[in-house]
Amino acid sequence: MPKVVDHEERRRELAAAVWRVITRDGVANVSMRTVAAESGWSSGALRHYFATRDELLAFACQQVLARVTERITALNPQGEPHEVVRVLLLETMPIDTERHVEASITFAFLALGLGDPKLAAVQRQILVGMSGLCLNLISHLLPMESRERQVSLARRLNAVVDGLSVHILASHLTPAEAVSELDAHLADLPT
Amino acid sequence: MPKVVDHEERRRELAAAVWRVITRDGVANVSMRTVAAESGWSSGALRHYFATRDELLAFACQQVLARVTERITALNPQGEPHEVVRVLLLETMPIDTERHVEASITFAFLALGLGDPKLAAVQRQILVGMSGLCLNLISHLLPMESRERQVSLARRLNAVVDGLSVHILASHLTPAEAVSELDAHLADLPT
DNA sequence: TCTTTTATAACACGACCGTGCGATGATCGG
DNA sequence: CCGATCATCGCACGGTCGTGTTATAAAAGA
Repeated sequence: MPKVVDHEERRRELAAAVWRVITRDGVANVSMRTVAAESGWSSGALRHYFATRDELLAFACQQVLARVTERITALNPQGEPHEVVRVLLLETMPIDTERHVEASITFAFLALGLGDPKLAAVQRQILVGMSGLCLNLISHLLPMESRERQVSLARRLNAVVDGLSVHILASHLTPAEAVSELDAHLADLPT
Repeated sequence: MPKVVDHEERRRELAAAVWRVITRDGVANVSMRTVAAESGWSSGALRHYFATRDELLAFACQQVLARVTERITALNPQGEPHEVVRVLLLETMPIDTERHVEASITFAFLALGLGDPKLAAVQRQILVGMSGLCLNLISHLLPMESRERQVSLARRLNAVVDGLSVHILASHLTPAEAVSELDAHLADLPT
């Protein structure tokens, strides 16, 4: 057998190059060539692991989801329920450089794939996962509320988190302002 | 003097063509040529009114802002304060076809111009206008609250509206679900 | 009618794009 | 040591892009 490389590992490495290109030059500048140059490989080598550009983009998007969910599940927060919810949700918001990269990529893909069904599936995973997390958190935080009320508050929490994230990304809020607003929202939840 | 056309009017007509291209093929497919074909003019004619592609995009984005603000200021809602707030905010959300087009364009530009300073200025106008509207509404709705509390609640209202809008655009919520969640949020505001 | 100015059209250029394809290098079982 | 096979490379094709430049049509004042 000839030299064989770990395909999955190589694909992750190439996805990281996609992230760097997106954060530096914007999602519009992601091409086979730019990603190849960024990763240090030739375009032909890139094509061994991703047949088309759409495939490359979809994988890069999925990798963001994988990283965030892995970080969240690895996290095992202790302490007061409000604090637990806070820590978990902050894991998804662009409050530092690493998370800012992830969030900007997520939103770039969301806007880019408003019509592309290939990417829409990945987006769906992200949104469903996020809303599921919110519903879990709310139901643990407010177990006495009715189910409909829980669903409503979870939807709203989801909207607050994503809305604040968008406003950070657009430089309309600072991370500190957004975090304190999330805190205020959690504090205002019905007891 | 030769034949002279209303430049502003022509530019609005071409911006409308940009919108159609965006909603049909996505923002990535906006080029001088596609917009020219969509508008029925030649690419040379297009270039008379917009020297560069960036200029065309920035104007198309500004037109969205102009249309929404015009609609809001033209609106003179009567009745209960909560209802007034509701009607004004719904004017900005993608709850029907026309507003869906506007919101998806706004959001597409937001993602597209995360690094482009030309478009960032237009986005800034939109975000500042929106947050100013929210602060006005909150301060009229809850005049007795402290200023800091008003600012906080306005920020949160802004995040809820934008978050729900994003979730509609991503087909994660139906317009009806989002509207009822906005209603629930308004109902939950401190008295 | 002629001139001048504007609107529109048509085309050319260089750059980049996605993608297919053949050549080359590396690595192992035989 | 030798072919079989995977990894990698480089290039070439057709297409689209943004953007100039130039030519033509139209219309209004002289």
